[in-house]
Amino acid sequence: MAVPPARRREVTVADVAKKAGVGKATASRALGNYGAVSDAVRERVLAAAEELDYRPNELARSMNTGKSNTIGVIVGDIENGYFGLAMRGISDTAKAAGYDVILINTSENTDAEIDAVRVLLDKRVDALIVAPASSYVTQHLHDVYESGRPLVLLDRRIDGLPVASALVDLAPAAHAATTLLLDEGHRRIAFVSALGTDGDGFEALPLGNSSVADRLDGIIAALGARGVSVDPALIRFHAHGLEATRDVVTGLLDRADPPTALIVSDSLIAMNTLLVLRERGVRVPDDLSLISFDDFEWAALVDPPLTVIAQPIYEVGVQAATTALRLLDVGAGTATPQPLAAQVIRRASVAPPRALPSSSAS
Amino acid sequence: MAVPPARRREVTVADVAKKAGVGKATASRALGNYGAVSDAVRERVLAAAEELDYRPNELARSMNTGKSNTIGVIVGDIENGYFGLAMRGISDTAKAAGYDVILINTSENTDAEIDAVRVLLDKRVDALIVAPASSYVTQHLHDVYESGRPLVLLDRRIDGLPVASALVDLAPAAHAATTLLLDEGHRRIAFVSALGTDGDGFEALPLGNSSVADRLDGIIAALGARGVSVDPALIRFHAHGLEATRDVVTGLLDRADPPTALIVSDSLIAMNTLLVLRERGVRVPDDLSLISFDDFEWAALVDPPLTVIAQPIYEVGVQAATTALRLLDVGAGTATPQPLAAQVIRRASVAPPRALPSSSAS
DNA sequence: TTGTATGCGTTATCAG
DNA sequence: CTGATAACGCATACAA
Repeated sequence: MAVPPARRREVTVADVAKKAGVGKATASRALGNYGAVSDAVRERVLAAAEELDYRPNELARSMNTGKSNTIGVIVGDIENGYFGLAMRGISDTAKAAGYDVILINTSENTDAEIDAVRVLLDKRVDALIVAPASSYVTQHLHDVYESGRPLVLLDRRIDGLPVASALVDLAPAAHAATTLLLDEGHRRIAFVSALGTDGDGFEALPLGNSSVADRLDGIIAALGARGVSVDPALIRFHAHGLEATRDVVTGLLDRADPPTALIVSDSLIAMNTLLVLRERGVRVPDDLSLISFDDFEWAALVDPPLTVIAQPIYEVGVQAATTALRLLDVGAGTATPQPLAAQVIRRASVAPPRALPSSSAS
Repeated sequence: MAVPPARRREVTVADVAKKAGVGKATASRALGNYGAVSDAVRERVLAAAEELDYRPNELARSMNTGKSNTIGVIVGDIENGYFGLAMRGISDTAKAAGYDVILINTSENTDAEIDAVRVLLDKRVDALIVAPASSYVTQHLHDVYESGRPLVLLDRRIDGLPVASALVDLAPAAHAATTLLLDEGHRRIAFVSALGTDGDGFEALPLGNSSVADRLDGIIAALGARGVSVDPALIRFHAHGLEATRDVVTGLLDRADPPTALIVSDSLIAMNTLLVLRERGVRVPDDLSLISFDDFEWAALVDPPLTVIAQPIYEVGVQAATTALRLLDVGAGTATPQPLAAQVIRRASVAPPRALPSSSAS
């Protein structure tokens, strides 16, 4: 008795109209409840629709309204918990406003991102929320902006692109984290980031990536406020993946004057750094204090529990969606939202530095 | 000179045709390269399209072909690294075959899943890949199946739904993990799962969820093979979230004859279990051995490193997409793919049990 | 090989 | 308030 897959013909407005004994247009109005329809007729149409199990063809609808009731999201790495959470914020907010959300993952690939933009635009999404994979190849985003379709950037700004960004104001948080280390007595504080792995020829040009630039600004400002000079050698990029991170961390540790504290730019680097430190037998926080951006789920479970800079990621998603929705309503208006605030969560991975190895105190 | 956002009229086939000096249909054929077009004309049309920056309206195209060149994916929790990785497998595979992939996250909400199916179907996705949130409310999936649209289940089977599933054969892996514990001398082995949180009124009916049922089957078979009797009290469900997990773990530990080893069903439970154990001062593996399903990134970083049952998640995604693509080609054919194999990765969280507390050998 | 005419399912226009 | 009828942008059967 198992019904073999056989597609039944779709029921259309025409069918509903006929069954209700009214014109196509009237049925359409009743169903989409716009225009003016007498209650009696509406009732009749709705009943017919119900009985026929009518489902409007969204494609057809979108085609001549130009709207699809859908917000498209493009992220580089959905495996990253950061975007997963942000996505939830976006979904919840959009859904509450009656919008659907579809997501395309680009695996941090710029070409894939360009494709994704095309696909979503071709599907006539009403607005686009994208976390740009690169800060340098942004032509496709400029195109979106100029096409007039609402565009909101997630987690990053792009210089010269006057669109709203939903992001966390990292500078103050970085400042606070650095100050925390300074208070413990640290003076040689290193910063490690994955920036510069775009492979697009640019060598560490931090100003290109607002996200990393902000982190750095906060750190440098904090050092400056205490009169601690900034050692460029302690600011390192390219920590992309375990191997690269090992190189960076090793390079830092093998210096004549190694850092006594490390601030890493994201959870992936934190993980790889922990692995490298374990390999080398470096103890945290005895030999080295560690602070990481992002309050990933396992930060408190690892040994030792990590001090982190927690970002209100879900809220970032909410803000991105909210901004997109507003853009959808009013049209233009560079309504750049207020950046959200991050927060330092102190755990056991920070302690005062050991006595300098130079002062031989046994 | 900053161009204010102003939407320019979309260029259509008609425009291209006019500019190329051919008929609409001819232009359409040349652009979609089907039918028969002379090389000379094709060249001309393509040139015109290029010059006008023509972009086909996929909506219109989809509307009368019924296809959208898109595969829709529905998952419950994109924050879960499992689905993130599977998604990459799906994307890579689909993209290689010229298909786009769009994703909807349901936050494990059944209603959201039903909506998602509707949305994707309305967008006329060519195939659907879904990781069902519930094993009980599946009418919408049956509807999809009966509509004839290719459907592939991710990570789960659903009894009575004759569609292909891409998943890992967990029973053998669970068997191996259990045997590992038995070899170490454990006899009281507990299993903790989050099953039964659907809130749909069903009390722990493990057979409803193939994924959990398979795990359990493997464990029970392994125990049986060694003549160890199965204690139903050691098989626990509803470990959803920290609070529930605390209740479950506490209940287990406070028994007169507590388990000496624990197998938990996923990484989230593993995390919460570790937190609870830490709260109670229970040491792993000295007081309790622990094995978790899934080889999440931080499994090796935690203290102690966790023994896990690693699943080839990316491959599951690849298989799901491959199956969907095949279904897309041939039409029907219950081409259920071969389940993939999981693997036990041994780390420090497993050790022989302590001497029984009953034999007071203080 | 090419062009014409028609259909896809809705919404929008404009008489009645 | 209602109902023909024309878009919307593309694909396609059919005729040339």
